[in-house]
Amino acid sequence: MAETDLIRENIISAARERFRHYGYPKTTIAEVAGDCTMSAGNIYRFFKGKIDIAVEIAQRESLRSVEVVEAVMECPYRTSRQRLEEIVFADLRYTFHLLENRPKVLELAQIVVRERPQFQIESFRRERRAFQRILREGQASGEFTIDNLPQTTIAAQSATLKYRYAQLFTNQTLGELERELANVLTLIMRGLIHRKDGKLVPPTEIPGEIAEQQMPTDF
Amino acid sequence: MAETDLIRENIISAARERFRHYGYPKTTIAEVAGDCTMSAGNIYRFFKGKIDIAVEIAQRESLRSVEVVEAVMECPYRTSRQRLEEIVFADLRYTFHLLENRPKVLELAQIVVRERPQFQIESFRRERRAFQRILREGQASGEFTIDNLPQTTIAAQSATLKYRYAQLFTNQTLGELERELANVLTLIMRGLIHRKDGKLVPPTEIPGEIAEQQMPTDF
DNA sequence: TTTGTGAATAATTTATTGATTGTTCATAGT
DNA sequence: ACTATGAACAATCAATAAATTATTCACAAA
Repeated sequence: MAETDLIRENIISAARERFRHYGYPKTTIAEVAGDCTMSAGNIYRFFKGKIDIAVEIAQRESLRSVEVVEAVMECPYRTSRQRLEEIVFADLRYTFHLLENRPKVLELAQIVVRERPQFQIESFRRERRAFQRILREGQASGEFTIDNLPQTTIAAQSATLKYRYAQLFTNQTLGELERELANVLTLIMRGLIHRKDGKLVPPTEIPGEIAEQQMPTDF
Repeated sequence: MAETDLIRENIISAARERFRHYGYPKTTIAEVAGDCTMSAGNIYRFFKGKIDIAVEIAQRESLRSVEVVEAVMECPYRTSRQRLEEIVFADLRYTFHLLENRPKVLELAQIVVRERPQFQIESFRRERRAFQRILREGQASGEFTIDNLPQTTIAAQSATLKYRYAQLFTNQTLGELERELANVLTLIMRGLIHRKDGKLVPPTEIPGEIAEQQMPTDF
């Protein structure tokens, strides 16, 4: 029913506001219900539990990263190398700023991952598909030399693990991370690109901020 | 004074036993002092505080990894590729088993890193030196083509970050991690090795257990 | 002077309570 | 039947007190 969906949306947006302001633990179901002018018990006709509201919010947020990839893929007259480098750098910058400026987002993400490990697994899969798409494109155009596409995709994704939500692993600055990532990408590119003239594939350059990928207003 | 050193050793070994059995938080200074037949207060003439005992234990444990590298470096008639792959795989396996079988070790490591972030930084530096040594060797022998040694070292180390204390990042099995690491190393090797005949550098094979690197008996 | 003690104190941890919150469900209105 | 409520119950959290522990230090023995 459309009515049901509308109410669900209402609950989600009320919850999102409160999670953002007060954080997940400090937000009570009664408050969210109050915002929607309904009783606490009634929430449970629309969501199995409090955590499930958070999961749905996190999922939607996570899907936004697909849009970034889409944007990079749309952009024409670019090499596959440029595309791959751009999405990895965009990921580093986006997640870095997210954790830097929105502590409640990190908190929510950590809680969701802890309660629902499947969430993280699916996010990884989505990202992997984007990687694979770019690699396949580069393979088709002859830019990349790849003997085993799925395995190479896994390798490239694993090697750049550190640059998503980097603050969880290290307390380096964004500048340090960018320089380091450029080194990693240089190495990866030299493993993917095989020049006929035998010259060394040039190092990765740190790209400028792209399209100023703005933060969502509410989260 | 030699006497002072002996007492320090005594304290360290008593503390190590208790940390292993009961964990760091459940071990009291009074107990360690009792094991050494001295008063609690006297411990402070040898260590600045409880955490410093743990730091020294962790440092010594961490230095053991240097021995592994030494062993790999000693081993003759091996290519630099083999050496690099062996130490990374050895690291993966060693740290995986450590976290699997010795939960108290993980606990101690986490506490030490939290209280003394410098500890982690130094461990990383030590490991980086080992990487760089192997890469330089491969560069000198002509096996690797490296234009910027320090940067390439950082790249190789960062790309394999996930495979040290892997359980902190993922709940994959050791087998899955080994296959994944082989993919990452294949990609790295293709970035380091440049064949004149233009053929693809063959993929990394998962090495058999080396020398059955045994766990230390006490920790 | 060096080595050590044990009581005193400060810092943490643990136990306990009461209050708050998540969730269920019998019930009522539509 | 469908929608919603609010009381009931269980789980969790916050606050406090109690106990334990880390650390210091005045003092004593060597």
